[in-house]
Amino acid sequence: MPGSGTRVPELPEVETVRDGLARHVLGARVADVTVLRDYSVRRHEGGPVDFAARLRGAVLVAAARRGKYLWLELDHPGEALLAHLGMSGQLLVSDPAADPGAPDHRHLRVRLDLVMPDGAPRRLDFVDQRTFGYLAVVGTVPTPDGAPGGSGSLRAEVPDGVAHVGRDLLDPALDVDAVVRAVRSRRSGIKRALLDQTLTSGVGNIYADEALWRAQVHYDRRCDALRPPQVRAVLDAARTVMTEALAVGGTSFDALYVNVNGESGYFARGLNAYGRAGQPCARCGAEIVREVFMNRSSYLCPVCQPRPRARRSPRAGTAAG
DNA sequence: CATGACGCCTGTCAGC
DNA sequence: TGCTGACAGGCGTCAT
Repeated sequence: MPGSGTRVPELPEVETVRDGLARHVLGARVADVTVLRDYSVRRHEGGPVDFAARLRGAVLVAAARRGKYLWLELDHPGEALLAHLGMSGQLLVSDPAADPGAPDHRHLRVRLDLVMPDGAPRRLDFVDQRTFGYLAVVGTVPTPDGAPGGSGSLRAEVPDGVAHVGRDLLDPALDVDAVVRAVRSRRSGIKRALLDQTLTSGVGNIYADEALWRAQVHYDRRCDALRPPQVRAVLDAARTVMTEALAVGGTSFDALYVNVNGESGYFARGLNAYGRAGQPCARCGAEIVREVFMNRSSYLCPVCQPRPRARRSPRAGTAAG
């Protein structure tokens, strides 16, 4: 049911958040920091106290993203506030003066009290039910390929710890041919490669299934057995699906409210595969099925996405029969 | 280096 | 009613 269901943020959702932050908190100075849950800053090396100390007084000067990683550059050169939303993270911007009596969100983990350049107070809350997400203040390093790019900043720097993440499919500096080669050098199933954030980033379980459905490729097709045009078609499908979701989900940010859960792109545009077990395939009418792959659900059309012939020896697998 | 399994977390829901 | 286990699942870590 909508409202309580989980909507895991993938690239379009994170980009929508980044865009909202760019429009609502840039130029703000951090007046105060409250860490309500230490675990939510576990990636910050110096611990919660140091996390707050490093942020106090800093000005947020840019909002950038690569894949599902999001960061706010600080006016302290070479430092950034890194955020990953994990499975349930939200960044909520509000005006604390608008409704002083409003109760805090149940899953509030970190609060930043901000002051805008004109002196107006503003609040940035990190809310995260399942706490797979995190915030951290980290240094920035040059991108491995030396090229600018990414979304929201044309700077050639990324936070330390994000350098290993590949450019995403919406990044104009992405070398698609190189990604095709890298994917085809793998022996794993194509879905595993799609989810590998070091090859190309931003694709999660939901958009992976949608891309494979669209490209009519089974999730367990071996990467090194796919022809280059097939790999390219899968990547193109992933880009298309995410672009469409972004177009739909990105329209809900006129309010002073940055929300990854409220009007998520993939729910607004509708899904063709993910979560549709038992329902007819929109293309051929066959029943969509759910299977377990990599310990997570995979939804596919068994007719449009035929299973590859036998793969390697099923040594440790449960030979479900 | 490539590959794949595991655990971290909280909340919901089906089944007993 | 209350307990238990399955499920959701990104990603860092570890073993092979």
